[in-house]
Amino acid sequence: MNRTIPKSRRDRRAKIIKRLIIDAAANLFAEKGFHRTTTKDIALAADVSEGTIYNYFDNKDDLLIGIMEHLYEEEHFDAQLRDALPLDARDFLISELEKHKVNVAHNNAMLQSVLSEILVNPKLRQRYYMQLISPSIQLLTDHVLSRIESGHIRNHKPQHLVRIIISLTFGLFFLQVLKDDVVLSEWDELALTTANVLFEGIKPNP
Amino acid sequence: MNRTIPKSRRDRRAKIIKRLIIDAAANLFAEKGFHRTTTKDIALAADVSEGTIYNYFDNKDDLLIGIMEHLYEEEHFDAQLRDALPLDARDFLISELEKHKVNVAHNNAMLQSVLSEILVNPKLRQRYYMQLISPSIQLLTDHVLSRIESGHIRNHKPQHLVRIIISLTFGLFFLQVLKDDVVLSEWDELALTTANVLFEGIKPNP
Amino acid sequence: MNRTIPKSRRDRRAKIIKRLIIDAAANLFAEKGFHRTTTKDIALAADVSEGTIYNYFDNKDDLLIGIMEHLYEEEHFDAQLRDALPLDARDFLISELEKHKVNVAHNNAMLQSVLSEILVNPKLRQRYYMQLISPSIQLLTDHVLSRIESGHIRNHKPQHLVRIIISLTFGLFFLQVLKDDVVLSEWDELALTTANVLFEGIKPNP
Amino acid sequence: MNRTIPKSRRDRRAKIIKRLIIDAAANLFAEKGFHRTTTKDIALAADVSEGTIYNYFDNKDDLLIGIMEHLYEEEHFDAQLRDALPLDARDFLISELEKHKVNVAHNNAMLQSVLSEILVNPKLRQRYYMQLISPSIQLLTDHVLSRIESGHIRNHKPQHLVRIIISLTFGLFFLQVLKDDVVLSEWDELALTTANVLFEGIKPNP
DNA sequence: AATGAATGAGGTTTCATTCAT
DNA sequence: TATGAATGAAACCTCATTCAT
Repeated sequence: MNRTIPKSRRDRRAKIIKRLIIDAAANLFAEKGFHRTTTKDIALAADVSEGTIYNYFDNKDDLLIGIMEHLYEEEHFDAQLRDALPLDARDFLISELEKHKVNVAHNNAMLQSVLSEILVNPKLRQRYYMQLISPSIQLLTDHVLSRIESGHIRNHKPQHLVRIIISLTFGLFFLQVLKDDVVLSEWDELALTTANVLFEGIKPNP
Repeated sequence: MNRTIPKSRRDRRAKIIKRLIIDAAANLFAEKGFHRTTTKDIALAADVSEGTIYNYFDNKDDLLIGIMEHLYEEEHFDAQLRDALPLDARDFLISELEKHKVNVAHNNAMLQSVLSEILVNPKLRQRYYMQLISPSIQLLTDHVLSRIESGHIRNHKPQHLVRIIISLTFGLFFLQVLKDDVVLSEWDELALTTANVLFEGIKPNP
Repeated sequence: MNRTIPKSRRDRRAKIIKRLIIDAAANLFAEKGFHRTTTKDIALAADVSEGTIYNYFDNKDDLLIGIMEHLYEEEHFDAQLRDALPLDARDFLISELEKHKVNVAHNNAMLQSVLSEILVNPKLRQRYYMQLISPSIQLLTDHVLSRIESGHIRNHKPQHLVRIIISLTFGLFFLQVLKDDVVLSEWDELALTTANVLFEGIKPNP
Repeated sequence: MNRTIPKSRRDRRAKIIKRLIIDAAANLFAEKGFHRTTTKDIALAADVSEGTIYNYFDNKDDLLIGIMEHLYEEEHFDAQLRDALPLDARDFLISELEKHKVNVAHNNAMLQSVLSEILVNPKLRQRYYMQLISPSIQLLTDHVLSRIESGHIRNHKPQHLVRIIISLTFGLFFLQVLKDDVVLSEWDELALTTANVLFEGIKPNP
């Protein structure tokens, strides 16, 4: 038998197809939701047959997991945060929000489709929290802690500060999905304001 | 004959049943999602027949609209904000977050089920934005503006401040749905931190 | 108790309502068919409640029977034929077709709705044949027979002649329902041709 | 490998199944009517799953269209009429009625089911008229015209003669559906009488 | 490995009929 | 007698999944 194709080539091909399917699925899920998207839709968009999908994923739910894992692989929070340490706190916040923007722009569809299901699918929710949120919180907490220790930021409870930052992130994403005009068109300025507010507060100048 | 009731016995009964169905639906939607909830489930939970549901709602989608409308009716943002004006800015923030907490606790299921669909249903999304978000933004903006003018809070762009507040609100709700430990168990303290951060910033004390 | 309303007044009222319902039903049945017409549709068109329909008819099928019976009551074939005897054969045919036209114009909807169901409802079909077709055939046969005996028409088998006439009648009705242009717009002339053809044949003049 | 079949094994199989479903549907529709026949009934009779029906037809209505199209494909009116030209007028009529008989016997169920719906379904009605009746009328008119010109039949308006013939055809079919004894048991003789009447009229012999 | 026709469970929705008022 | 809300069986149709090719 001809075993000319080395295992790795086949693997690479498989990875490509898997990615094709995931992209197609994520876009459709974001557009019309997980449940309104049929496997036939996905097959069509990914230009494979329905059967092929099942060669790469156990079932439709597994596609969501696949998307989530893809999101996970794209995250390099630790590296990002390490790189950010030299920045001062305000610039850090700005760069955080900028990164968030880029990240979201890149994975918009995936995020949107996953979040929607997470809200109403306890199993997926837990997996998402464990796999993506919890590690992020951990890293961010450490980062914030070290900034507090180094006197860059005030002595608030780090775990609270982290929740505030993450909440802002999710909330802004949500407003963006809702196509809020200000969030869409004045993003950069809004990011600046946000950083300023977080850094200096809204208290009137003395 | 007891003709004390003007004409509305039937009307009142209808309203009760409608509410029964909406409550049942919202709980189930939040629990397992709109699409995993069958009309039979709803009928069972509301203790009516499936047919009866369709005497009160055009179709299953209409139930979501119904839930949204209920959320809308529950909102009395204008009154809330008017009452809040005497408070100073920090107390205002705290009371905002508290109200949010109460409001959410009350309508948790409804909010959760609606938000999930909104993320992937453009039609519902627009309706939600127009009916619930946009008016809230408007009122909050006015409120913030008057506080700026009266010198209670610093001169940031009001429309940006409002987005920040709303984002925080959504984000915290999201973390709560994700059952984040800190958000769940330290809510009051977290609210306080949030208010402090927003008010005074995270900048180290001078 | 006040028994002021004499039995007959009540009866008359009942008859009127029954007729109202039958008319509404027949029109709707003809328009969109028996099965696509809901009892609610009928109630609306007849300006009564759905419940009231069931005070006058056992069930929906019974409405069709009611329509058929109405058609039956409208028929006065015996009298018509008796009156027609003095006419010569050709004029008789013309007057037959004319009467058919009038009759149809009057009961168009009822006929249409009943015929449709008859084609696919064996029970109704038999009833229709027994109650309406069979008697007509009988009377027509007698009539034709007496015309043959009196030498007005040629000695064809009367039962065959009758089938031919009745077939023509049904067929023309069918073409009219199909909105055939010629049948609709040149009816009178067509009737004349038909009578001529039946009377003198299409054989070329000697 | 047997690659004798060009590419159409699948296609042929599809055609067979489609036909299976159409036959099953037509029989059931004729037996109990379109609306009293469930897709489950059809699936059972055609020995396929309900889902399979929807792989071949868009919806239940589409089945009727399918039946109509089948009727249309079976019609070869033009050829029939061309072949009939050499016959003299009376024999032509007889052969027409004979062909009608055969045709009907063959497609009885389909015709019956389609006609029933046509009476109460404007959309289908128009389609039927355009696709089946109108072309037949056209061909028949031409045929009759040429017979008139060649002196085979008398100078009646061809479009009227055609309506008469078609009406007779429909009417006789209708009586047959009604199981009229004479039409069923004396068909051949009835056909002969009809031809004679049409040809020579019922006018008494001179 | 890829395909896509076949499947059938199960979902939403309709609607004839009932019955308390 | 008239009403119309409540019912629930059953219809049509969808779609995730399988499997022979």
